[in-house]
Amino acid sequence: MLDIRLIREHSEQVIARLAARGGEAHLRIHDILDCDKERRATETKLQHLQADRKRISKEIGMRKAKGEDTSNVEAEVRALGEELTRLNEMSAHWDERQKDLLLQLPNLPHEGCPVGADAEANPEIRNWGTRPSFSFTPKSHVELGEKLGLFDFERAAKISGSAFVCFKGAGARLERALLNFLLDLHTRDHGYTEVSTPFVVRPEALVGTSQLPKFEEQLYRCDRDELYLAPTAEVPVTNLHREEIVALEELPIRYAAYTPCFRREAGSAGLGTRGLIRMHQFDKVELVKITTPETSAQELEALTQDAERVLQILGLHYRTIELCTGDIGFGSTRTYDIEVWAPGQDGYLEVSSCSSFGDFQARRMNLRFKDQDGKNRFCHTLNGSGTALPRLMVALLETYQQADGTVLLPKILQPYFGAERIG
RNA sequence: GGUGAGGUGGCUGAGUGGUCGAAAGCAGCGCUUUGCUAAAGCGCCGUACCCUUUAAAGGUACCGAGGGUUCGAAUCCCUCCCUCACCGCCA
Repeated sequence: MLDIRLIREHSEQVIARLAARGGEAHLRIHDILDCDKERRATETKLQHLQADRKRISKEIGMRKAKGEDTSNVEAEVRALGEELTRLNEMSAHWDERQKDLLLQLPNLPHEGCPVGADAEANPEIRNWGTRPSFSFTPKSHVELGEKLGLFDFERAAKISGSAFVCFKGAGARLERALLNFLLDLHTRDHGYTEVSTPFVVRPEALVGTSQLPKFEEQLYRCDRDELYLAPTAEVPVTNLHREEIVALEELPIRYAAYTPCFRREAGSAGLGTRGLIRMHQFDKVELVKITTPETSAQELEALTQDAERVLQILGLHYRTIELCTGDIGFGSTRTYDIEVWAPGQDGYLEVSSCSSFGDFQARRMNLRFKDQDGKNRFCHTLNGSGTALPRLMVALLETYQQADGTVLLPKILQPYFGAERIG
């Protein structure tokens, strides 16, 4: 959520920054300013009237204590009541409208965020490793997985519909090996604290991290209990500290969490992504940071490095791109995507998206810290995948496949998996 | 799911219709005094919004949330949420 004062006092800059995103968000600033004007005018009127009532009521109290008759003054206050009720309703109405408008408004891209219309304009920041070469035509993970009996889409569809998978045998074991490897890496080597959170969340949590109110149709909802399935660990983990005033010494907070992620992927059904690449449920290890505004930029760089390290250790070729203003996510000020090379796809797959949200989410969840001067200020929040599991598995299977159809695992995974190869 | 207790400022905790934004203590900040590493005294010390703005000063709201009663609600009534305890059920 943007600061209404920022919008009020620097509306031209806000409009320009939002316009860089494309879309129509910047057109709503004038509505918001009108609303803000009405809201404040109403509030001022209301407050003057309340001051009158308060003053007279106190007077009644004092005069009653002396035993005086106050019936005529009481009538005077009673007369204020109707107008007071009306103004109260008006004030609440404008308040709510302003909040609705602000919640629908995306974050301002960071000044350093490259300007561009769409994904075509995303610059490559760096790349690591080289594309592996094969003496044969590399197979897709789907074919490899079928031959090796790693997963079963048909039976998963029988119980849950399309775009669900059932890992089995070595596939299930590989999934578990990867999870353990990722959590160990981030907690032991990168200094994150492991958390294991609930997977279902209340609507307030989703408002906090800005999945709601705008992206309701992407979420699975449990109507009976007003709960949603978390689309990413970002939601439960970042909201862990909602409504808190964190001590300065506790920052930065760094969390790593494994969760399954549930996404309806509305509007992208039948997009022709076979296999593990786009599913309604997938596992992910997420990295979340809560920082001061002063350190968030460097923490984003570090977070991205931490995610990249996964691919380096596994020996997988990847590139890191920065999302331009036209491609960046709703709540983000700055985002790096890490894309791993998948030989069987003959393309790169996004396995991590590392973002800084500035104080956008912190404002929504009222997450603050006390600074050196004892002032309460909003924290900055960041998160990135470290990494998504199924796509990592795709790259791994396709990169390390052998001519005989088996898959030779990288050294680091062998003890986790319990064998050096699959098949 | 049932019964009971409870939710007050950074923390502890008083306050059951009027001058209560709220006692007291702790923590924090400032000053003074004494001075072997600490104590004593005094003062300050919530948040949001509105108005104004260089600043200051003012105003309103906030005692879990939302309604209601009343001239007036932390205090009375209703609904909901959460916490704790015990019982029930259960992996």
